[in-house]
Amino acid sequence: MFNNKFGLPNSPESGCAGRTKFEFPDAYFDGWLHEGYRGAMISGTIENPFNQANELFDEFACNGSLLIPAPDDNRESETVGEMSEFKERYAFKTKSEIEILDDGYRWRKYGKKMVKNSPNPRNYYKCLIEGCPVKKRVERDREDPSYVITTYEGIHNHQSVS
DNA sequence: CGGGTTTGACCCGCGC
DNA sequence: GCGCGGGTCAAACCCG
Repeated sequence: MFNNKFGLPNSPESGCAGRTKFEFPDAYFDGWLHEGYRGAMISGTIENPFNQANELFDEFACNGSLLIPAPDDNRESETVGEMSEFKERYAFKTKSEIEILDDGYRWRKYGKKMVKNSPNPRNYYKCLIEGCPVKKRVERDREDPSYVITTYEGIHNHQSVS
């Protein structure tokens, strides 16, 4: 049953054999999960420029959905060197009993907060690799606690190693 | 002893 | 100015 590294039911029984196309640049948008999100079920070929996201898609696609922030275009930019870039930020909603999903990276937990209007806490993690800017936060879906919402921010500057 | 977690304090932006 | 919500820090703590 739980036979992939995320501890999730694997395909093809769960129906993720087919793949659909997803335009990853949509996931550039800022904003968090609370409101204005639309969910896009993942099934299909993933085409995006980020290896990191590719890996995650491949794994999460079996039993979850990608949450894309509403395109209200309130983008937040971040200055990196002399370049100003949009932060990469995307979220996965995954049906899972456990919250610590092995996504191939090592993380250090650095915070925990109760979120308003939700009985569930939100946990904050940072990538352990030195100099890697990636963070993620994990919380349970307040509407359906059988789902775990994982939000990633940033692009790993190294290979996935666990 | 070392590295990761816990947990309350701190910070910051924003609306009133 | 103040309180609130969200995000982060960091010292204490835990555990192999």
